[in-house]
Amino acid sequence: MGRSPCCDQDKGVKKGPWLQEEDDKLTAYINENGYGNWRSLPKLAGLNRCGKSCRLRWMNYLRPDIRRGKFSDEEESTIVRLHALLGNKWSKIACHLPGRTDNEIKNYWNTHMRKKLMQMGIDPMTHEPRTNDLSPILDLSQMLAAAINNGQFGNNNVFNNNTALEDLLKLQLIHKMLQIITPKAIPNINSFKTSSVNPKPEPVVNSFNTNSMNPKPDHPAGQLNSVDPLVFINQSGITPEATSVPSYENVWDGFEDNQLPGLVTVSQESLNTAKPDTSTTTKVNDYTGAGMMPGYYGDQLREIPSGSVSVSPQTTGLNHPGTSQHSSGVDVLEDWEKFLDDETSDSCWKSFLE
DNA sequence: AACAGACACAACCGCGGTATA
DNA sequence: ATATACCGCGGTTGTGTCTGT
Repeated sequence: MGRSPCCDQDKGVKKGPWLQEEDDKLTAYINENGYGNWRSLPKLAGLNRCGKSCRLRWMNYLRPDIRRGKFSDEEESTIVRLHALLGNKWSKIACHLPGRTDNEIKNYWNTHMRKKLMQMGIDPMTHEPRTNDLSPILDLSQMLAAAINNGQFGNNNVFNNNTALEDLLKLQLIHKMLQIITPKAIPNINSFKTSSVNPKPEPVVNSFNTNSMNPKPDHPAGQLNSVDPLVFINQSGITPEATSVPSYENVWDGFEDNQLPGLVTVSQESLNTAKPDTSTTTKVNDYTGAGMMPGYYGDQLREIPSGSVSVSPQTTGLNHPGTSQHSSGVDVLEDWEKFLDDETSDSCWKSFLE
């Protein structure tokens, strides 16, 4: 009854990498006799291998129609699309890529494409934007923004000394860095004052088309993405690699000159309450009002009264974020380096954490 | 030059569905 | 009808190569 034992249970069957001699024997046998019964094939071909190993070797390596070499952009695009549709059904995916084996596609996915999607901020399993990883940063940024906007930073809820002002500037810098790291996730500081909803669109580096025309059938990993990388790839003609790392320059491209994303504006009233040291250059900028481009923020724009004051960076030696000096994120990075080198940074962190 | 870590890929392992004695 | 081998698939591991220190 039943079948005879599987060849896998034979003793002394060779394992490991195939020799050229073994490849030649297997190829010669299959070319002459074809394949059908993998179990009996090794003996007939004169190989000390199990049938399973022979099948794998033939299917994944020796088959004449195997297409080797780098995956093309089109193939990558197809793989992403099919993976979104089918999940880890590598053999199914391989059916749509002539000459590619399921094993090769699987390896390519695990070693290359997963990373690309991760760099794009997309979960390679669900094809959805990754948000879990950002939540701690988001929380931190929101805490920062709330503290700054509520004037809770510094002594007695007002910026009444230079230390508080400098700390505020540093916090702005931290917030700016968080915005650069997570440009879509971190709201502007001002949004906390005006509304729970950030009225200004954040600069978006990878403008995925969320109105994907792709069907959304069942997906083994759960719901499909609202952001389909394949749509982006196809429409832009750009591979994920080309856009995977957000450019710091691009992050800032969405802002006009004198437009100050994330800038805390210290009201004249607050300053009147405070007693600024005259040696501190608390300069009145002319960017306020007109510089904030009314209308860009929509109806929720908080009009900044004339005479509102921005915080000058001059006293700390930093190019402070949120000033018009920042034409690009590169400046912020330079400031960040200075900030990290600043030995007083420790106190800033301590104050904030407290 | 030597070493360690990262990377790429071939091959193995184990499981589930199917075929068959 | 059923026990069991076979086949194919997906996950994992092992090993050679590359790269940075």
